[in-house]
Amino acid sequence: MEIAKEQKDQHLKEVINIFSSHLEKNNLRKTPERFAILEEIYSRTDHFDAEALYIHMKNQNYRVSRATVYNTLELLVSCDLVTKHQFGKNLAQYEKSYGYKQHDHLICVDCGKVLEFCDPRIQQIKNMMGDILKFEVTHHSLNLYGKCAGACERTMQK
Amino acid sequence: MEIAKEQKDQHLKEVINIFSSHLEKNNLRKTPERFAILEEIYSRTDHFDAEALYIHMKNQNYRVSRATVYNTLELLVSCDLVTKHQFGKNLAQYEKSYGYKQHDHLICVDCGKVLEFCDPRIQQIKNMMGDILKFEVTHHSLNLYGKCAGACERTMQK
DNA sequence: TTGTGTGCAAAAGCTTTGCATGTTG
DNA sequence: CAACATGCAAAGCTTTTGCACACAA
Repeated sequence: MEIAKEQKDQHLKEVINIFSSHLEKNNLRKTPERFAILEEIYSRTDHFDAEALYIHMKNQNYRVSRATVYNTLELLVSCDLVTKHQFGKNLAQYEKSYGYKQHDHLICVDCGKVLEFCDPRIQQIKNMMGDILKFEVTHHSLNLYGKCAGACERTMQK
Repeated sequence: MEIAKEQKDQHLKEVINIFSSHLEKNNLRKTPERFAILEEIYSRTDHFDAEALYIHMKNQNYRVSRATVYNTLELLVSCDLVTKHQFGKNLAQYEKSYGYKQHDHLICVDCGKVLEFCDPRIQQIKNMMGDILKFEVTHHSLNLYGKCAGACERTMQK
């Protein structure tokens, strides 16, 4: 318990340092808002959208604007601390990504549930297709869509 | 030339029949707008968005509304005649899909160019992950993002 | 102090919806 | 002729932008 807590703090510190260096390197300012948003994101589990993040910070009486949330999310994506997804809807979903294994997603079209999985073959495909088609592949997105057997809640997510 | 034309007509006929049966099966009406949109889509190559399709039909003095375009696109997606994509932007892209080999996409983040490729390993991954995670996988989307070497036009697409 | 970052609100862009009218079955 | 589909315009939602003020460097 104690140890888990310490590991978590250590992890957060690393993330903050990475962001901090990234800001320095690009001559961007270290504002409290940017770090507050980063901490909020790393305190979350699973996927979230920009509005949910904004609302949650507002509920904690933290004074931020949507503009800053979007701006900061983009910064975090650009330094690989956050990943942006489009799970088939017109709504960007985000996810913290530092220290987590690369993975892809399986989305239930009925209830919106998102599962994660890893498969090394993706890396092979990226490498091979990059070579063949003369592309420098930087990232990818693999989503499998379907229905989760039985356990599906059938609660449509918006 | 003559033969190619005939093959094309034959292909279009098949597609129209499929759509026609789909409409019958679901007690939906066979309106001229629906078939006009289908034909317009199958006369196109590559990917397009709903607005481009709408504008193009307007330019040909065909009287359609955006509402009908969106409605019909959804119908066509539901009977697998059209595939819907999200290439990282908040703009749905569509593509005709009958009679074309299943493929995935490689997108240039600089110029927006989209290349297609096929890889049988995707099918294996779908099957395996469906089994392991108890999902009935119906479809998928794999996008590789990167930069096209040299040939990239650097013309930002919106 | 200087210019970047922020909050706020308005605007923009894609998609959906409501309603009166038209048309299919 | 009854229900469904359409056109049009307005509304909805997510994201971006403009502007005055605040604050990091």
